[in-house]
Amino acid sequence: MRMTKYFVPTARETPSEAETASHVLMLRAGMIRKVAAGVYDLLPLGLRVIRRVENIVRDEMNRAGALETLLPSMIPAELWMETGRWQKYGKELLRIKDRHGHDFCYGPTHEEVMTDLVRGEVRSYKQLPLVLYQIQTKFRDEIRPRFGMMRAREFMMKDAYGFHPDEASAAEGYARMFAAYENIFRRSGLKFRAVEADTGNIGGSSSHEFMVLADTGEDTVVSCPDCSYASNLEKAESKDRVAENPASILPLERGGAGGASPTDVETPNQKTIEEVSAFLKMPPERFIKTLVYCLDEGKEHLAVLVRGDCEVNEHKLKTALGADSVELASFEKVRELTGAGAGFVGPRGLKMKIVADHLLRGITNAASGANKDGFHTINLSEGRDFKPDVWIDARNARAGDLCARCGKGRLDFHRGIEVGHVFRLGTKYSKAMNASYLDADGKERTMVMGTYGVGIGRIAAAAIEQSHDQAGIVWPYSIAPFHVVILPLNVAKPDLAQTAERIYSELSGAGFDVLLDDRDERAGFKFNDADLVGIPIQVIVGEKGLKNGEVEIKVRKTAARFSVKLEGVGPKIREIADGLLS
RNA sequence: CGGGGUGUAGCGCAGCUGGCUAGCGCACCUGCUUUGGGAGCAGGGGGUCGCCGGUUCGAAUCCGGCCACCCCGACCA
Repeated sequence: MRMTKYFVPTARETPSEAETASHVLMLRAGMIRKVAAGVYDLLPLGLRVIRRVENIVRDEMNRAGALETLLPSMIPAELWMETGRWQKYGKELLRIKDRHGHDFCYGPTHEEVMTDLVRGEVRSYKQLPLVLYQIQTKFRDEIRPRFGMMRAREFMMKDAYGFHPDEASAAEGYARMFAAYENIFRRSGLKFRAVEADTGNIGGSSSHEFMVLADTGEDTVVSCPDCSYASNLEKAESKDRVAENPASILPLERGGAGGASPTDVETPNQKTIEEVSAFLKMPPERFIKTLVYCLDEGKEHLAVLVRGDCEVNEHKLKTALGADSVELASFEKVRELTGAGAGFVGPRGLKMKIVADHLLRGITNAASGANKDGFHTINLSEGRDFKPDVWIDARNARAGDLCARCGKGRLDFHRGIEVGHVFRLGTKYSKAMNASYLDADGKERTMVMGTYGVGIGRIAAAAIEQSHDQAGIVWPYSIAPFHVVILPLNVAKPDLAQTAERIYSELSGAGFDVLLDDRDERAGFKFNDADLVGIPIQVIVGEKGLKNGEVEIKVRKTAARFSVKLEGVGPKIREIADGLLS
């Protein structure tokens, strides 16, 4: 491709709307343009990257035995009603009416549509297992789209659906997809980690997320340095690190456990744990944090207790309680239910369901709100002064906590970008939609499903987050829009222009994707654009070198430069490319 | 949705405490010179100042409403 015939509107200045590296650089390199919040045009250069990623994904899916399809993006509401997700999915689901007033949604994911297809066509165990996938534009009306392609509302996704005769086959399919995913992210040139994950509103029994490790990631990856445990913070379990040092939770009076009786003490205007902790001179881990939660838009209210030094994990709460949504109750509601303002609520004498975190089991001589403004209660003991109705893991793991699996390692925290997610769905969708088949004994059985997603655009964005410098993008070779860019430094000099043209034909003929910067621009301008756009190999055709029959080859990633005789260009590029691919 | 902020040329910004024909840098067009890290000179094009309404002789500027976008939280590939 010749630059003069191409369309790469690069920009020197950073658009004010962007902050993260991938967003800024995709805009500056002329890959994308915004149309609306979370909705983007893909320009030629951006599309080339997306296609590269798609092809890697497609290749690995096909190798894993999955078959490509293409489903509609507009889905009739009836299908979503069958599984109940029309009600449950919430505002993220973009709903549209057609001219007849029929309800549709723009598909955010396609379990229903694919299951509908399969239930209509598959009757026999002989047709199973079957894994179908598509690469298609999805729409999720995100609460807050941001970071460009990283969290767009409209985005490209590969979604695959496995249909299996039984759990064993489903487990096998899951393992196969898991392996395919590892290949995909490795081939895309990403540093990643597979972690255990919450199943969110897709549902199912277990799942793993594939996280690209990057400081700008929106997720927190928790991992144990001593064993293989790795999880999304949403789901991460940990053991108490305070348990090692029980002195810090000894009773205040240093008397026998639970000996003292509960007493209300005045704590004027001291609401947060930090404030009260400082005021009463008691460490935060001796406090019981009491929060009032509202479930399913007000269907139920309950109190959630965690130790003062912990944070409530709403994902765990939602899963443990089987709720569709959980949110903190409003201040008014808290006062109505407890008689006190937020900050003075405690478990003693509370007239509502109480859910408590395991760490509070058997806690003695703790402090919490007195359900009376301006007062806290001390010397509270679990079992005597309050009795939780349900015990669950309700807290966030913290960096440095002990690993729940091996009990030895101290958990590390990293930021990550979720680029893939695999789920074992069980029969959640197949049962609801009656996707069944006849087994070898002629008995009707429900299919067991899996669902597997890859964010195509996110892979591109994540690659930039992981691989860029001051000057611009540094594409992994496998997903770069072009492999080589040729820079004749002065096209007004016929010998430079002709040499560049010759190299262009030679390399193109050898199977490389080559961009020829034949613009009548100054050298510095071209260098900067080439660095910004991030093409892995630059061939610089300048006057000085050419006098000796040489050109310069620069590797974008390492900034290594080689002076090479004209006839040696092809082999040298091949050598560098092989090095970049391995 | 809650909290904070911004809307002036394609991009980045100034002007905004009421006053002339709305300005600067980059980008763009023409010509000449220049050509190894975003060139110089000369000339030029491009704006319903986010939208609607109000105050005023006069509004980018003051007031009200709306909209869009960005940042911080809940959502997710």
